[in-house]
Amino acid sequence: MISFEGFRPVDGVPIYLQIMNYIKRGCVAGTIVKGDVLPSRRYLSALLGINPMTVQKAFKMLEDEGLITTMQGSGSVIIADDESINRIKLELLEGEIRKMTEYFKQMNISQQKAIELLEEYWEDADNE
Amino acid sequence: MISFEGFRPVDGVPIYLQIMNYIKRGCVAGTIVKGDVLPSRRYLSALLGINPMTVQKAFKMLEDEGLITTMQGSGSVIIADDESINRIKLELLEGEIRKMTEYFKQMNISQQKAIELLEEYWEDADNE
DNA sequence: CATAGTGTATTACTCCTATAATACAGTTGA
DNA sequence: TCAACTGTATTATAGGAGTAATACACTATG
Repeated sequence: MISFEGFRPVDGVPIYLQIMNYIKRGCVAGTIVKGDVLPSRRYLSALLGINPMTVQKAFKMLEDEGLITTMQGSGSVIIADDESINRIKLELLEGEIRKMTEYFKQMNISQQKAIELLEEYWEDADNE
Repeated sequence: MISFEGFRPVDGVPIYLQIMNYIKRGCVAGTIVKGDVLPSRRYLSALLGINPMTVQKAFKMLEDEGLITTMQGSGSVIIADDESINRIKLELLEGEIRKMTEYFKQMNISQQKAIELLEEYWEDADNE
């Protein structure tokens, strides 16, 4: 069963989002793989000291994204393999990048300047 | 007086933010320049069919950012010169870049990979 | 087939943001 | 001065997001 030992929720960010991202990062990092079983809503909520419906929200959204599947009465399981995880990742990124380049060009920002800005603000994003 | 003819508010985004960005984009595009006079709170609120305090909020924030100045009883005027407008231009970009870097990091994309993707889609956008 | 586990639907509560209502205060110009 | 304009401070209302309480529905397993 997927462990939440390394899960350290932070104030100011919705818990359900932090749960989602914990799973996503595990998948991308390879520490969570297809077939891995998620803890039950009630178990995890008790572990984290929150309401089961908050965990439900996180899991439901992961299901909507195709990352996990759920069977009422039994539980939730990771269904995305490495390939589909990578595909989903790039699909999501494509839309963002298109918007980004569009925005840059409208503002007459050069590609070089865009890359400079990206590098500059990369470190800032670490503080979350 | 600065015209709001081209102002088309969109649902889902706070009106006060749209007012702010309308002014900011005008400055960046050069259609609004230093010395231009803003409509009064009451006039603009009546024109847009909203409350004067909503306009006030937008103008107050523009003032806090140093883009305009206000005199009680008279009104508000653009005071930002080319240099500070350039700063604002970068600030607008900063917001976009922050969103993008956050997104990249959530997806566990390395900085190098992010730059590669940006370059890739930049060239694609050129060929359209 | 009973029971203790599982997920789910509905509803409500709390907090914060966006917006509005109202009353107040300063400026302009005939 | 005074009327009609200007901005401002305070308070109230509406709605959404995040979370929780509760009751319901399904499944596994003895």
